[in-house]
Amino acid sequence: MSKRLTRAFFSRSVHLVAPDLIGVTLLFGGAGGRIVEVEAYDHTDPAAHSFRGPTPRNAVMFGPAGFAYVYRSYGIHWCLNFVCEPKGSASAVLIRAIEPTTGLPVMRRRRGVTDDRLLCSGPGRLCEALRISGADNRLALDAAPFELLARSGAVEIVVGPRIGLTKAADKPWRYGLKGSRYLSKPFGRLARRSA
DNA sequence: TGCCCGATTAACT
DNA sequence: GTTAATCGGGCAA
Repeated sequence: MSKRLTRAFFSRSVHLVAPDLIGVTLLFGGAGGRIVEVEAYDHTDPAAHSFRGPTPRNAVMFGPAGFAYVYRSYGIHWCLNFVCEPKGSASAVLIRAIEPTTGLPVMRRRRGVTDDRLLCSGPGRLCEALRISGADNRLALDAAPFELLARSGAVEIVVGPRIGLTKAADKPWRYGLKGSRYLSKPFGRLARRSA
């Protein structure tokens, strides 16, 4: 049985938290799986929503660590982020892909696909599979319906540039589980690190 | 108030 | 590889 992540886990720099999330199990309302891909955003980052200061949409990013920031993307999809420290730095980790392990039937139904590799391999897809929406913005990550379980062993992590950005597209702040078949997109030249 | 564009996805050619 | 779908946020006027 894995240990639940506490708020202390998120009360660190986003650049430490992001790679540490790879391999963590994310469940929402009992469905979900293992995190295999994330991206880090901080307030010095022109690509981050928080870059231009607090607004009603991004307010939760300016609050304490350990809460969910959910926003609508391209008017269609929802994207899930975890707010990190230090407080006021307005940094967060975008959860981009998970390997589905729990609640597969309900997730297949919500997504309308049978191929499990398409269930949660993308930020919009995983929110649809877990039924996460704007109503879940500001929820605490250490309480139901969220359940975050620490990884059990070491994992090999690959690093690369973030996906879909026009600003700061060169920053290597995307992290993935090496060799995972559930990434939203493959990584290029594999920079390797252990954790 | 109006305008532009995006931390995406799926369905095309 | 290209493109439509679709709409709220952020900024200029």
